[in-house]
Amino acid sequence: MIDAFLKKLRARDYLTEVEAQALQNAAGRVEGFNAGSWLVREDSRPSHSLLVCQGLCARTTILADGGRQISAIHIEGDFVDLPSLILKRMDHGILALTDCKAISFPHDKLREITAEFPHLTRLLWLSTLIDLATHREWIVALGRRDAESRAARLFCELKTRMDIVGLTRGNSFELPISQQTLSDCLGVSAVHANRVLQTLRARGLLQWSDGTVTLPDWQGLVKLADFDPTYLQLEIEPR
Amino acid sequence: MIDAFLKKLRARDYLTEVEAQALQNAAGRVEGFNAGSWLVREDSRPSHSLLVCQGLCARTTILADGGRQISAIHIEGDFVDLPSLILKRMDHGILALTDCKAISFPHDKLREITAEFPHLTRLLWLSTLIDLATHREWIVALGRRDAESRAARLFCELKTRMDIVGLTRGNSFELPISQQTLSDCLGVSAVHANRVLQTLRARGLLQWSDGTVTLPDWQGLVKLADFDPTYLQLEIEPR
DNA sequence: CGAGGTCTTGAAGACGATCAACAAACGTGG
DNA sequence: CCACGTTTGTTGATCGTCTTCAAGACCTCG
Repeated sequence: MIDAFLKKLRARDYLTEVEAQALQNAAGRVEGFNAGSWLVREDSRPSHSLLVCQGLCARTTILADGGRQISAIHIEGDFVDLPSLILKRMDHGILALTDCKAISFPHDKLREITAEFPHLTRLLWLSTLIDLATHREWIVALGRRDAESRAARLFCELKTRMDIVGLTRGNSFELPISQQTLSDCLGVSAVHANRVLQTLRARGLLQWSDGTVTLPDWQGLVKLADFDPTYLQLEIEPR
Repeated sequence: MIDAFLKKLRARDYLTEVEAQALQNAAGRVEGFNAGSWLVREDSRPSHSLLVCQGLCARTTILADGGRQISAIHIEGDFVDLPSLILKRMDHGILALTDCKAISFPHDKLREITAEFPHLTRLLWLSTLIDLATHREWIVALGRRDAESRAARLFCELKTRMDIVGLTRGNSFELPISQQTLSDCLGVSAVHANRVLQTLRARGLLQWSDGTVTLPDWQGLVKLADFDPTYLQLEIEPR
């Protein structure tokens, strides 16, 4: 069940069998979540961290006026609330966008890993640093790009990340989320998100129906998005 | 010279003398940077990490069209490119907003810390996780709040963070940056940033002249900004 | 003294929000 | 099986925030 996470790590550094086994040993039981439910609630103090092994979920902040902003979409293989090992109190929630399954890692076990496996610890740290770099990309997009470019960027990011864990087939992948949810990622209204999608379709950059995205013109999309995957750190390096 | 960083850690957890000494022993020499120069350049591969001990700097992304987005402002005590220990290649630059000084920590020494001091390692990890949470706050602000609220939030954040390391006097602190720079944080034009500042001044929420910010009505500012410092993790906890 | 950066103000226009309405798909219960 | 409410996708019209362009005042600094 932790295969996807191992794939993510192995796309960035060599991982020994002993380390992989140590991770496997720290894993607890698998929990299921229905679409629309919370994997982790804001203000909670988790005693374990969840690694997504099926489905999509979103790092979600609810505002006082009822508005909603999503700051990350997480897929299979994402160690979604690893930070709670150290941060203790959640300042945001994690919402299941589809039915999800996640493996629970008791914090005790993870803390043992940090005591016994320095290199593996650095790789866990790495996975949170990639989240940091990804957040930074979203900041740049929200601050300085228009909605069309932001949407294009999001599709580029998801395609690239899904490639790593084997969730794409050619230039297609599953994305069974609503336009409302997309708009909460992009920081626009649902109405405007709809119009942006129409222009992307009209330009031949996007097909999206029945929860399946197809990107027929990757180069064109990359250009519109000004997408540079450097931030995803897809190089095998000693970390 | 690393006192400010120790203050930051000690605002979140107990730190032993041995750990503090280990950090001190890992410190290399102090480097100076002129305002407008780069502490760390995009695409570089640093062999050491910088801890700011004087001045202000900004995590900066330059866009193809010449636009600029700042994703974080860093102050004294911020271990500003600790991530390069693990990420290897910089996907953005770090710009000196004022004359700066920073202590250089060789990556070799830091890697030794991760091998010998698990708890201290978790605290270093913590400092990057606080950056992560801060980035998330910026995403929410950029996605769902208007420019006035974003500006108010930034002043709240800076005041709170400067309090921790002792850079405030009452409700005042030094912020010798231009409105252009501020606008690059807020994701608006410099013209609009100027107008936003005027309304904040007119509402009695802000004084800012000669590089000194005064916040005469903290409660009012917090309300306008919808500011909740939870994300800064200002609780002493075993991490 | 001139040059360049910063702050400020005005006017025009673009991007996106809001409000409203409708059609299609879906699950639920009768 | 149909009636129903709900969610989702779509379109049009109006409005507001913010951008862009332009210009002038002020400041510092060589």
